[in-house]
Amino acid sequence: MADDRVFLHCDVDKMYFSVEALESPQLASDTRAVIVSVDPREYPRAVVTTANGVARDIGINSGMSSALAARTAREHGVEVLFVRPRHELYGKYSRRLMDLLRTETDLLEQRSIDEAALDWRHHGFLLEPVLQLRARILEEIGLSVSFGVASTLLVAKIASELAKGREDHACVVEPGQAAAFLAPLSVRALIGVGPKSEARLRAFEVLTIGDLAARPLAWLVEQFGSAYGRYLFAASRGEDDSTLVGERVYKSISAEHTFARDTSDRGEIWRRLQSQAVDVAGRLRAENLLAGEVAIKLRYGVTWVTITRQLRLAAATDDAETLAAGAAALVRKAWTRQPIRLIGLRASKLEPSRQSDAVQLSFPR
DNA sequence: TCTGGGGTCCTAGGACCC
DNA sequence: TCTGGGGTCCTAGGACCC
Repeated sequence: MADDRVFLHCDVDKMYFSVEALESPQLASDTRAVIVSVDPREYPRAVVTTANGVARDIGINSGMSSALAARTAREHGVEVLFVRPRHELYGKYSRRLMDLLRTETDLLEQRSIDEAALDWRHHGFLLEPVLQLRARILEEIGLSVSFGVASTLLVAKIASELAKGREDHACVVEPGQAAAFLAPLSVRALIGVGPKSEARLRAFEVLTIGDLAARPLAWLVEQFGSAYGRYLFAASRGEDDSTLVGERVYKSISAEHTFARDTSDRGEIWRRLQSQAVDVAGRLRAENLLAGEVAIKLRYGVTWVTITRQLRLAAATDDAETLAAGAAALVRKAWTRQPIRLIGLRASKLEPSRQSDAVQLSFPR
């Protein structure tokens, strides 16, 4: 692998909360636990998207149920403010940030609403250009961003995560230093190691990335399967040959919904499927895509059992009625009549629609 | 009043073919 | 009466990420 590669990974700090604080500056110094989430009194199954420092200090984190967050704050004698998420607004800030970043590089990969990776070879491993870029973003957009620089995308991302805790919000990992940089970190810091894998590794007394790097490849493959075992072996050494990809290509487009209360009401379930089909079909058309397959997802309330069923369509489509009819047939066949907590509709086996072929058809014969 | 919504990737098992 | 082995495709479930 060419060792002249340099990547900059960029991650916005507390994106949703930060945007809300830019729109309503008094939020920045609010002494309450400010939580970006639907109010759980309105929708009891809401979860926390982002929280301010006051909330984080008492253990409120992203992904936590908002009802539990409210209870936690009460127990700490801290007042809570719920701010309803405004996703379109965050999208706007995201586009502004990506546009700014694109002026700094020839190749950028947007990895989520608040993350991007950049080709950074022109600056190498110097700290100064990173700090300048951070200052520029702060000045022009107002967002605080954390940066990681490394010769692999994997290590650059982990470095940007670590940078969040640093005063200058930047972390540069020199070439050849990746393994030493990773070794003391918890295995959980490795991208791809979640709660389940962390627990399995802990059972083998593998706690740090260094512990992981000491395990033989054969053992990892035996315990964790071929692909994941190999990944853990390479990643624990900071090895990663993935490269930047410019534009994303969708493999599936989906919509799902968790009911405020578990339901067995066929009318309610059908109406939800209908609106999800309209939503998904609209996004297919917006992307000039047709779906060759439709799938449903059901999660039962009491058991948390989740099932999925899929159906190959006779012809690829972006038509809401066709998607809804296919999904309804799958639900009729699969549903045990237990109360449903979540229902989802997914379109997959995507292919370009005729509209995007139109260019070819317009050529003279 | 535990556990959202939008995605990706991998695996195991069965069907089917030669 | 016994029953290989490889390849590929499909389905369903699960881990993980932001």
